[in-house]
Formats: sequence, structure tokens, C-alpha cells
Amino acid sequence: MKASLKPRYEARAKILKAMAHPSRLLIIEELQKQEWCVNELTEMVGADTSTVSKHLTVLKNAGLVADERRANCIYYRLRCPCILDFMECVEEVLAVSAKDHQKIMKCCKK
Amino acid sequence: MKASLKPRYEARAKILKAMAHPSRLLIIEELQKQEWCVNELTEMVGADTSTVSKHLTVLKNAGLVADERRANCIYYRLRCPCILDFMECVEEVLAVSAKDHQKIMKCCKK
DNA sequence: TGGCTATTTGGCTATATGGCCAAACACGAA
DNA sequence: TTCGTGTTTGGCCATATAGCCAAATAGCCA
Repeated sequence: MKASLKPRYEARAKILKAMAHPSRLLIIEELQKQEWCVNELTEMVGADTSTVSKHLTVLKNAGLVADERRANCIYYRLRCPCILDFMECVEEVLAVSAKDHQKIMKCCKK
Repeated sequence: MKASLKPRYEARAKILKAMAHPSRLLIIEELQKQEWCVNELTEMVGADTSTVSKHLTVLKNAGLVADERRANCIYYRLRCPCILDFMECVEEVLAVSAKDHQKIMKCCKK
């Protein structure tokens, strides 16, 4: 790979990697609606608080979320609304795959 | 996490995970322009053929690319053009992070 | 068929990740 | 300041990934 392109792809990969986990996708989706504190997100995810905290750190390091303390809770919010479009594309990939799968299924029934 | 949502997020995560690697992002970007065979992609990536072959398998399993043999080469092509939009969003995330970073830098200079 | 080239698979190692538990930390409120 | 709640960090283990090399496979073409 051309050395000049490497940092570019590494930066992008970091963001995608940060999103590439079921629990983190749930968190992202919930944060699209409104901000939530760690406690609330922990309940939604259904894992240990420390686990969710680490997921949030991953998202924060990737620049996807921001946090802010208010009273004695730390609230997280999404930093980029475009992530919604992102998911539309992911769904399209899934849809195309599903279509193929259907074809295969039909083919087998014959 | 609600059990009914789990498969949904797992499916999405699988796709994002498949994209979340510098070499695979390079491959995706090159395949946006035109189809290429393993050999050609190997040269672009600059890794062992077997490594690139495995990357392509990952992309194929995620439903992102399709392959087709012609003559004695196997050509790979993108299955979802929307991935381009995807990258625009990733770039936006990077841009926002960069902006913040600049702010921090400025702040420190004072 | 047999050889040749392109591609995939298996084996191995080093490294990264996710999960839980326990402990540390942060900070508002009494 | 001390308590208590909310959050993060460290430690540990099990599992997954990326990389290379070597070997196996696939299938075109003579």
C-alpha cells in the first residue's frame, strides 16, 4: 500500500472498528434519539457497567461520542448525525445478501 | 439487550467489522473504480497473496463483494455502491475530530 | 492428460478484544 | 470532611484476528 495512503485508511478503519460491535451499535442507535448516562445505557445493553464503560471509551476515542458530567451522572451524546445514513447503507448490504439468499433457497426447492 | 434486537445488531456489526481494516478499505476503494483480480489487488495492498485472499474472503462473507472467474483469474467486484456514501460519513467524523484537535492545539499555544 | 498459474487453505505466532470481578476514583450532598 | 452513588481502571481469561510461510487446490491451455 502506498505509504501516503496508509494513515488515511488507518484513521477510517479505526472509526469503523469502533462501530463494529453489537452493543456499541445499540448504544449509537439509542444516542441518536437522545443523550443517556452510563447507567441507563448499561441497562439497555444488559452487560456489566465496566463493560459498557469500556465500550463508551472506544466510541469516544474514535470521536463518535462526547461526554459531559451533569449532577452526578455522565451523559453521552452522538457527535455525528450522519451515522444514521451509515446504517441505511449497512441495511442495504444486508438486503442484497438476503435477496441472494432467497434466490438460493428458491433454487434449492426446485 | 432485547433478544429480538440482537440478531439485527450482530448482522450489522459483521458488515462493519468486515470493513474495519486498512487493507480492506483500500480494496473497497479500488473496487469502486473497477473490478480487479486477486493478483492485482495483492500488488496494491502490498502483502502476501494469502493475506489478501483472506481479506477478500472476509469481504465476501459479509456480502460486500462478489467474485467471478474469467480465464484463469478470479475477479472481485463491489456489490453495493452505497459504500461510497458510507465513507463520506466516516470522513465527516474525522473532520469533526480534526476540528476539535485544532481547537485544542490553538488553546495550548496561547 | 499434464503442466502451469492463480488462488485458497492450514499451521503457527503475536497481538488485540470482550467479558466479568474487584478495586480505585470522582464528585455531589449531607 | 465523610458518605454514597456513578463511573472508570486493572487484572485476568478465553477467544478472535492478521500476518507470513508452506502446502493444497482449481481450472485454463497446450
